[in-house]
Amino acid sequence: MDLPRGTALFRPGDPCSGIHVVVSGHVKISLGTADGAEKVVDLVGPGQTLGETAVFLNRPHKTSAETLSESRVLHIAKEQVFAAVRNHPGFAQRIIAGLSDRLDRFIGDLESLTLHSGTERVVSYLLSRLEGSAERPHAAVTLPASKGIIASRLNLTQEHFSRILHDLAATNLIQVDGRYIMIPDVAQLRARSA
Amino acid sequence: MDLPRGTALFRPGDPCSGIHVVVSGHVKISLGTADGAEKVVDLVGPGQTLGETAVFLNRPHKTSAETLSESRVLHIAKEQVFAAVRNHPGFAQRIIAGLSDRLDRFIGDLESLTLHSGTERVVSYLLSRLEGSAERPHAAVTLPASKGIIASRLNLTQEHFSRILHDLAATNLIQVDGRYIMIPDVAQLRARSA
DNA sequence: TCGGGGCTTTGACCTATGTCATGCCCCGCG
DNA sequence: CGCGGGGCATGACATAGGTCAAAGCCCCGA
Repeated sequence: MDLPRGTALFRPGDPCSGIHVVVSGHVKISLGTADGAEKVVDLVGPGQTLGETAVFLNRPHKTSAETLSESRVLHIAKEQVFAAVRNHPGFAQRIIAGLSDRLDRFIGDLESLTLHSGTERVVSYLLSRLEGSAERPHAAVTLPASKGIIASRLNLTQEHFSRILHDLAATNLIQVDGRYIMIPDVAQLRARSA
Repeated sequence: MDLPRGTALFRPGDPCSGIHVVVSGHVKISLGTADGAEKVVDLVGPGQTLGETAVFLNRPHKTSAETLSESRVLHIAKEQVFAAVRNHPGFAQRIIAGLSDRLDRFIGDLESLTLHSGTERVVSYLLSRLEGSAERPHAAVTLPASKGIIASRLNLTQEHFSRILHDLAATNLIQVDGRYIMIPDVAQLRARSA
């Protein structure tokens, strides 16, 4: 499927029809509360899947998923998924590995959320998505979504995120230009994530 | 294996030898930081498993696991796990369902952590482990570990947890006696978790 | 019977982070 | 061109929850 920006793949409570695989673009997975607050749980990009847990637990979704940009997404019906798991051990292993990885990353989130400060979270987020050559001293990052959404992903308010970026820029650890962030000295920035 | 209280099943960095299944007792899974702080990620009880992700991702553990009371634990070597996944689709499905469930519960944690207050977290924790008859108006809970550990599991300091309990008791929503907590009116308590 | 260590409680105080409100800037649209 | 709205920044202020310190309490072992 080719979907325009802002398309909902599913909403909380929807019965799950199958799993999705993102081919291009980005999809935002979020939790909402009755009173309008929203927390971005994950941003999934090319090559990643979403919606597995609802399939395997045979439960309706508890999160919502929405494209953040024009995206190409594959949809695999649940029956087919089950059949594949049954008949192809390799497929089952891939699924298991995918889930394990997800779980591990969530534990990482939980860790940074509870054990690290806002600044540390931002720094390690930036480091985790470094683009380009591995060991050049300087590097750059392009945020995959608006700052408000990234902030929520990092469990920060937009305002706080903005201030953190400002502070990091003030000490010349980064240079911010819209969604594009330059890191003059990766090692020095890394030191900030203690 | 029958293990005394306080036995470490693994520590961060340990290569993983296989998965564990708790038969009786409780195991604490936690993350630690260099500076001594610790966060309890999960408490696993009878019937639950631990250590799967490290097995399937073929990575060393990033958490530590320690028995909280005398426990009986099964250990299954990784080779056997892999073989079972390959040869028994049913086993693979069980594993997948287990991981999915885990993942879902983590998302729930993340949600309560970011979207709910400390008091709300405590209340829903209590409600989630109600013992005894389903729809009797009053009920009781016995904490599976010391208050300090439960506090960490709920992302609170021990002090804050203590105060919350105190406040709830002050409004007669609960009665605390050591690790035993009486809930005179479940519905009324539930109202507090909004 | 006593003493010590681990829990737990309590109090006083502090700070990271959220909230509210306001204004700017930029870009697409009429 | 000017307008309007989304996204972003900034300031002033509020507060949940953390930190530190000092006791109690309770159980166990000598």
